[in-house]
Amino acid sequence: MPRPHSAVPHAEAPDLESAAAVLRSRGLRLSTSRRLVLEALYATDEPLTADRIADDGLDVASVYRNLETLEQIGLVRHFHLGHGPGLYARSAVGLFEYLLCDACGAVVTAEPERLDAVRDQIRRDFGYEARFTHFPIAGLCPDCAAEETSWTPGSPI
Amino acid sequence: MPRPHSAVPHAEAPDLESAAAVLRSRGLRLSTSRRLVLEALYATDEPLTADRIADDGLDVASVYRNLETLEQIGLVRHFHLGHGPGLYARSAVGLFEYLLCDACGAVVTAEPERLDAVRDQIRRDFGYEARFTHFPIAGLCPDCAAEETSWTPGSPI
DNA sequence: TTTTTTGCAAAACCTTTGCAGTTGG
DNA sequence: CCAACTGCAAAGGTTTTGCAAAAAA
Repeated sequence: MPRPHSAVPHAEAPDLESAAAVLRSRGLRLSTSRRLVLEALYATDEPLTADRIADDGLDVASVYRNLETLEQIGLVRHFHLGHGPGLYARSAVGLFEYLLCDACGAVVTAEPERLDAVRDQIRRDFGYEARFTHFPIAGLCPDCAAEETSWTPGSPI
Repeated sequence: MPRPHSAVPHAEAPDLESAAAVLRSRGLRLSTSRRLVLEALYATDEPLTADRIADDGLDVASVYRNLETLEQIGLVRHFHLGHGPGLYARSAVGLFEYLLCDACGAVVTAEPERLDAVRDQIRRDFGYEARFTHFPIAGLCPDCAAEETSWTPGSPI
């Protein structure tokens, strides 16, 4: 029986207070800096870069340290879309998976279930339990796939 | 009709001489540095980092500039396995695609055809023409998927 | 000779680390 | 009070850029 996708560590903390509770239960402190990081992530569903979070007046080093801590306890996760800084989001937003167009940079955010058939195929063919939560599925979006000529190597990823 | 995978720019240069011919046909020069980069890539089927190529006594900056040029004309491609430096290989080795285990770091290199069923499923579900040549399929390999407990967030990607 | 390409140095960019001082519990 | 956490500064690792000198065609 393959391990279910949902077994990925993932603390259920729908709001700031429950996130704080998770911290406390781990003996971690809700410092000002850590609270600001959490507030930034809980203020939006949009994934943020560490730099963007640090705009709230904190040091990027602290932001990175906090993001790592929060990721370790499952409150936060990060992923990459092509080159450039990592993107961080609270886990409770959902374990979304991503499709990225190599040609135009378009990103599709998909609920995990939408990728179950793909996951099944990969499991059949390779035995791998795949997740597209850290690296996107890269390729050509429908529009760009239609225009044979639009893709040149190296752009934009 | 979806664009075939093989339409990705990909100069057929099975050996150094034909690579040099491709360069010449583009008005590019076969400088010592560029030749050394090509020789490094043609000496092995193993993907190399820019640093590794620069060990032949050239400047990393030149190596990166050359790799970019060679990638633009389709002789070379690069991809990523998790964090860390990019990996470069000549295109003629084959447009291999990759599966990476988040838990143990194992990498499976697959011929494109082995991923056609997966690609078909993605095309059906999203209309995307997927390639796993730049980012791997990440997840749990069969062994790690069997051990429920082996995955902790953040390691090793 | 002319244009491309190089080496060097410096910077850009993202992320991590050391440390002394601060703060949360 | 004391361990956890912070800001700052510095460094690490990867990649890019500016520029004068060198080398291909």
